[in-house]
Amino acid sequence: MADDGTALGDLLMRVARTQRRRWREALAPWDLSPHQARALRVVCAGDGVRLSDLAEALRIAPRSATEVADGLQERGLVERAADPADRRAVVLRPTEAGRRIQRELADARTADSTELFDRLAPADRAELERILRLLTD
Amino acid sequence: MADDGTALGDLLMRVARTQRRRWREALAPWDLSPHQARALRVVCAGDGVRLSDLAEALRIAPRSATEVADGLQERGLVERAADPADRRAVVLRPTEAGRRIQRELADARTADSTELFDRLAPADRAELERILRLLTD
DNA sequence: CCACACCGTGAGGTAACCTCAGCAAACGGA
DNA sequence: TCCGTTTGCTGAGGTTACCTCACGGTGTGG
Repeated sequence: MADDGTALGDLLMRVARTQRRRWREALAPWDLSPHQARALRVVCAGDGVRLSDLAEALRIAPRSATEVADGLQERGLVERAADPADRRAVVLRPTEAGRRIQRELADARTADSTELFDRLAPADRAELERILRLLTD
Repeated sequence: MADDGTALGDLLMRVARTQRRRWREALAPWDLSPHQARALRVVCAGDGVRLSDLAEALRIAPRSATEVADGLQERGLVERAADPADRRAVVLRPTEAGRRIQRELADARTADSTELFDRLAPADRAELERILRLLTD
């Protein structure tokens, strides 16, 4: 009954934590961390993603993007290539395996989200979306 | 428009991330990590919290609770004492400073949550709470 | 054409976890 | 009562995912 908003904040964080945990568990079969999955998604979304762009997308230091790329490359999911437009830069492109895994990941993510939010009535889902949208400016 | 739930999940995570970032920034004046703040809250809530209880509350390994306790103790916020009921065990109690900081933290948290959720109409807050509660079983 | 900014990466550091081993204390039969 | 097992904490040491700093190769504006 606390109307100070703290309870609401707790509730929100709790649901978010549940979702994050579920997603990490769903990711286990591919042996990827959430961060790596996100990175792969970024690489697959763009066409030749620079390491600095990846760093910005993941909100980490450029140096750290190198390591994320190393991890993905070791698993054979992405490839480094010289940027034709700037010989200093390196661009990342998904390999065939990378694209396939990314598709599987996207499907898993959809399934996971659907499973979680299916317990809500359609009207409640719409309502939740509307209200959450008010909170993101 | 995607009704597969992914958009809703993204939205939720985004709001949660915003809230987490705000909270971490709000915490900066005390030079405490969110985890330490949470630990202090646990210690202040109970009366003589065992390290193993703290570990469970924070969902970390017992060994890691030792380190969290070390950090709080170094800052003079909690004290270790022998558990009178079990001489193997160590209980944590807040110091006077710890209690004071905890009160300040609680106030800051309330203020922070209030500021975030105040942009919602009371009816929307109630609606959000109702829907989120449906998602926590 | 040159000082300067920028790109990725090696080197090295930190924070927050973890497991494993060990010690002291509690407990539970036989 | 006594001893084997369990429990509670912690030292030692490892992992992961970040970070800053320095550097060599490359673009760019005055």
